[in-house]
Amino acid sequence: MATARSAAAAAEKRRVILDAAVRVFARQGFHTCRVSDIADEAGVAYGLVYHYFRSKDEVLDTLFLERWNVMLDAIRETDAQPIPAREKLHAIASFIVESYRHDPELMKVIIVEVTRAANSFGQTHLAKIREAYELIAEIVRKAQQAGEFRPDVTPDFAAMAFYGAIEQVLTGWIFDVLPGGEEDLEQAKRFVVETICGGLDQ
Amino acid sequence: MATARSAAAAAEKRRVILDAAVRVFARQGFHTCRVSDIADEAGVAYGLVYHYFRSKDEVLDTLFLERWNVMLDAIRETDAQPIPAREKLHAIASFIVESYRHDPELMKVIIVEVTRAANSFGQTHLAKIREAYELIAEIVRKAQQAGEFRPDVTPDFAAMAFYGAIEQVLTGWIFDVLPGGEEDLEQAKRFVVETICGGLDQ
DNA sequence: GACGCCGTTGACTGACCAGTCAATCGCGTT
DNA sequence: AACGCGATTGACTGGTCAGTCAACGGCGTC
Repeated sequence: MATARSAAAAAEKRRVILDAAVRVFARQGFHTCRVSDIADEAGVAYGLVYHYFRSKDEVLDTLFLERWNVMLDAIRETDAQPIPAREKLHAIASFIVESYRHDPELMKVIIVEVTRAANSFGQTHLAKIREAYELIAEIVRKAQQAGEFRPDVTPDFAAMAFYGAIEQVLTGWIFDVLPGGEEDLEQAKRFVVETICGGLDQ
Repeated sequence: MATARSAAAAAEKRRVILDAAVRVFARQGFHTCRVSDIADEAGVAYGLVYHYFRSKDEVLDTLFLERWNVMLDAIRETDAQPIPAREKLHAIASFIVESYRHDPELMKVIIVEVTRAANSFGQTHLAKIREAYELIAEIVRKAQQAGEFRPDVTPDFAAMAFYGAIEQVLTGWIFDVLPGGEEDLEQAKRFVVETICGGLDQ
């Protein structure tokens, strides 16, 4: 059977190109790099990138959607648990921090080239990005109804503050503005929830 | 005296080009627009842009630095006041929100094309951007020493969370993810400080 | 009213690069 | 071992645009 073997081989080659693209995008940035850089990094010919992807954009789209959908699922799953809202937020912060620990280059690409690039790719994927905000807002809304969270801050606003705080910290690590050692990652999970839920006040 | 009159006229023409650039960058994005778009918007010939600016980049650099330095001064001035840290943070949040109210297009350009574009212009201006984080961190540090803020969250982290929360809300307004009416802007000043200082917990 | 300076013009050039495509390769099939 | 087909190659094309520059115009000066 050639079909099964070659289908697996094709998927593998596609992965090789995607992984190379992560490294190139992280190093040079999406707009600055050339498609030939991705091909070189992957050790394949220029044209092969276009055999597996319709365009340079589609490579980045694929990387983003793959990972973002995993995150959305993780948030939904967390929200389904019968635990306090504070713990839900901690689980979400943990998931994002762990994503960074596991593959910092991929997270750099997603944040820098998509999430924070709202004029180019962010625009295309705005609906997907918004889904994350809305899931978090929903957690806050339910916590307010249950009396866990104060009712005067709107859920949409709280969601933006929570997500914005996490993303800013990741951005700090990515660009060496904040120390990003192992202990710092662990600490950040607690700090972000402590700050947003508990507040800085003594 | 021709020199004085023409110097004023030159400064005015330069301003016309800068203001046109804000509109074009906000509408089309820095990378997507052409220098000829700026010239057309300003009602001047293509080449004149290069009479007043060395490059397309320098136009954006100028817009960013002009505004960012005003903000840094405002933060320094706020910090010099003999008021509680919570009020200092409120004043900073107010300043940023008012900047958005006064010129949303300019704020969009600064946030989208510089502050959140850490791979391109953000890199160039990283030191300037960092200054803002450090000034905020300093406010937090002093508040911790004075016993106003809890001592267990590091000042650098708190600064990132505070700034990240504000920027995320602005980004929400810019891309119509959050309602950005007059009352919403007013509310946001309170909410961001309430959330970061007071916490979401009931 | 002739001269010169400098703000202004816009056609042009050189470089860059995404995407195409015809040619080649190599593996499985018969 | 000859055939076929999808994977692979990389030279080439077409279009885009930042930045240059030679020429022009209008205002002040003498």
